[in-house]
Amino acid sequence: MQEQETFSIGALASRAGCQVQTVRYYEQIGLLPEPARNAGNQRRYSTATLRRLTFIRHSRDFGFSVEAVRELLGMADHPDMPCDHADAIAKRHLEEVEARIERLSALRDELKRMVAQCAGGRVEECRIVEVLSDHDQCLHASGHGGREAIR
Amino acid sequence: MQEQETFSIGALASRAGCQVQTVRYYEQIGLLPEPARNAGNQRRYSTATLRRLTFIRHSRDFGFSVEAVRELLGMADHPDMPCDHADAIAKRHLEEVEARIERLSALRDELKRMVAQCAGGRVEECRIVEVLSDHDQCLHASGHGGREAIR
DNA sequence: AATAGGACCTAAAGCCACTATAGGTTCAAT
DNA sequence: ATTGAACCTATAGTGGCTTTAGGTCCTATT
Repeated sequence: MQEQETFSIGALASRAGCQVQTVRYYEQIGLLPEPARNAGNQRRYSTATLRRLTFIRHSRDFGFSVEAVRELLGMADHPDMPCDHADAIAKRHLEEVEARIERLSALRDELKRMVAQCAGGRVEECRIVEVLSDHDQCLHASGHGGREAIR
Repeated sequence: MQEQETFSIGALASRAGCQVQTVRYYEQIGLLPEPARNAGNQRRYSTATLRRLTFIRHSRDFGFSVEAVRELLGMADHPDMPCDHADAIAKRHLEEVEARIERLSALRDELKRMVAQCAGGRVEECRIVEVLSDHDQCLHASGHGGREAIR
């Protein structure tokens, strides 16, 4: 049988579309296994790790938290188990994304209103500064919804 | 003339709707001035600081970064100056919010598709795990747009 | 074989905007 | 005088990386 092809951390990172440090970080937090090393103590990876890293990056692109990714990876590692939990994780994430969109939309509306009313004069009569000074000038008292809005 | 009414950090925080530590943090990073102290070294605030803190909290609720708030505060402190820069900051922020909404909407669509296709069987045939494993299964190759999407 | 420079190594700090913890002091009410 | 809440400072933790510092190793060219 022939030798497995292996590649460096730089090659792995560029194939997965992330940074070298990010790979080391994932190893550190246990998302990626500790890889083999060559004689000079440098990491050598196989295509299995590339697939795993791609899964991680893709899940992160979807906005799943690292902890969610950890769970999803655990499930991907056990193809015979039922997938209800993966389903639940995805559904919850979808709900969070939808909630975030709603909050951001309310925020956008307030910002639009604010910007539209600025006539471009002095700060004293600027609607932007005025609205920021006085919460009561917002359409919905808590319409833009606190710091949560920007998460 | 009569003495100015002053109040404690706890009263200030609760009137502004934030935490006590947050007030101290804003002082530390220079958004709030160092206040007077009483005989026991405790901070005493005036309504001027309450107004300033309210402005800060409200701006943060609007999603402005602390650095943007710092600039906005500087402008609020100079009512005679032109307000173009405040206007520019708000417009830029509005654009960022709109961009974020777009990215989140694409993300939501992909998530919906993914969740809808999960039939609830074993992990092996789960669409969620499958889509996460393989970027090509997304509608738009870069539709949900990388980590930027979730900011 | 020597050398240059890019890629790799570890460990630790930095980012944002707070939040939490630890261990002590002061205030206000009883 | 005592109690317990609120205050004080300093430091660490959060998430998910990114950056920096100070080195070692690999590979291509001379």
